[in-house]
Amino acid sequence: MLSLNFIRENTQEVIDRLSIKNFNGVEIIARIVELDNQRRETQKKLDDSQSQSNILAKEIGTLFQAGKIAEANRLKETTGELKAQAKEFDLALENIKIELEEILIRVPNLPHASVPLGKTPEDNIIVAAEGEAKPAAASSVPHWDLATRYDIIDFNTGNKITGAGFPLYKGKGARLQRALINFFLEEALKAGYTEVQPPYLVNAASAYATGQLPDKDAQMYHAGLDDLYLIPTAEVPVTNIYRDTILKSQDLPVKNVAYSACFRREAGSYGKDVRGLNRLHQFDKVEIVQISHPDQSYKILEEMRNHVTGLLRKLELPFRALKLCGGDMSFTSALTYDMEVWSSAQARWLEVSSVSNFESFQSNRLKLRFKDETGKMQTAHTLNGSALALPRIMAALLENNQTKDGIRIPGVLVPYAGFEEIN
RNA sequence: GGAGAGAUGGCAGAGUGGUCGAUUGCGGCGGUCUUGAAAACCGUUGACCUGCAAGGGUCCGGGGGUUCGAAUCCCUCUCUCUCCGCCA
Repeated sequence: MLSLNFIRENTQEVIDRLSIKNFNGVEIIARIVELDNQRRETQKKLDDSQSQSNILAKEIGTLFQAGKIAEANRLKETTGELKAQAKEFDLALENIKIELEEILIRVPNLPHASVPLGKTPEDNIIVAAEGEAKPAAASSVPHWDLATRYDIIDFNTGNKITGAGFPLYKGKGARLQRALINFFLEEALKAGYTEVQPPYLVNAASAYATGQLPDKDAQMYHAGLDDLYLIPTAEVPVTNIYRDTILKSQDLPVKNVAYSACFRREAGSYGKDVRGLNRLHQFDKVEIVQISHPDQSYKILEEMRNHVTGLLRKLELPFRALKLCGGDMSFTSALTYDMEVWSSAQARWLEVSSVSNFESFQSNRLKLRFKDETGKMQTAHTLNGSALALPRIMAALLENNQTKDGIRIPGVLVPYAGFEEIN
């Protein structure tokens, strides 16, 4: 969430920048400022009345000790009034705070100055492209048919065990998954990330802190008996490592990488988008997370995008990078790059990574701060990116590397997979 | 799942109704001494809200209560530890 101070001091700028995300903030921001003024006034009244109570309580204590019982009892009568008054202010303050919080969490993050205007994915800007996005050849087979032909992914059995969107990987399919996970983790280690293995279920406080709650709760599986959520991405548990934390400036940047399974309900998806591996309820992903000094976060965002670019190059996949327009960005992000690989048999781009800078939006909710060089408390910036999500990489590898004899495995994966071809 | 014990500042650990935001030790920071360092000694060292400031207010796991006054008493929730049971 945005900080109250920033909203107060930059009211018009906040409204203007929100409009780039196609969010009309005129009324909501005005209400926030109004509530914050009320909060300050009420807080002052409460403080004053408590201050008086404290003084009286001390006096009474002294009187009792001095044996002046009658005088003490007289003072006691005045405190009753003060107490009732304080209770009233306290209640009013509580209500103001609740309303303020409820409104504040519904305001999206401000987009970075470089975010392009736009409403739909068509308005995203291509900032890089490599490799040849060939049109589908007549002989090209989509990955869902290749999966069956070579018996490496069994969608029907996954259907039987659980339901649609939960495929069963078999034989070289399963081994290729494992190879990809290890390849991605090793590359991240080489880039200086520290590997962590997080829980796959999180509590509501964690889901709230990274922004999945309250606005995206329909996208998460919920274990109702224990009130826990299955993670939609490792971003949630990994970023929450640093919830309610004060880091030292020399700890920054924090670089973590985690492999996890991810679970998404994907309510409302249909058609060719969900065919085969294109969109699953359970999938594997290696996620990189960084916590940075505010001055460094955009430099680090580029570093993270370069890391993902390097992975796609090594996998020999045609790809492009998009800078998302205001309308296509997530609620929490200030700047997002999407990375897409070309799927030759489907003749379409598939999103395999999303790299974002959240600036202090998550940190404000997380209460993630650090002491800077001068000992001053500052809010840190958080960033994350997929490096990478497996299913669509798998889809592109199968489709782009198919020959009449089998599927060629990129050289970089062979040591991890232990085979050169699926046939 | 059953029984018991506990939760205090970065950490360890006192405090069981009034002057306690909290003794002390360790750690951190600054200084003296030293060519430098160690040791020793001295000083300093939490967060949040509010205010130009002085100051005021809140916080001893969370929430509620008793009291003029709560870290301290009561209720409740959460978590941790020990023992038993079950188990990868």
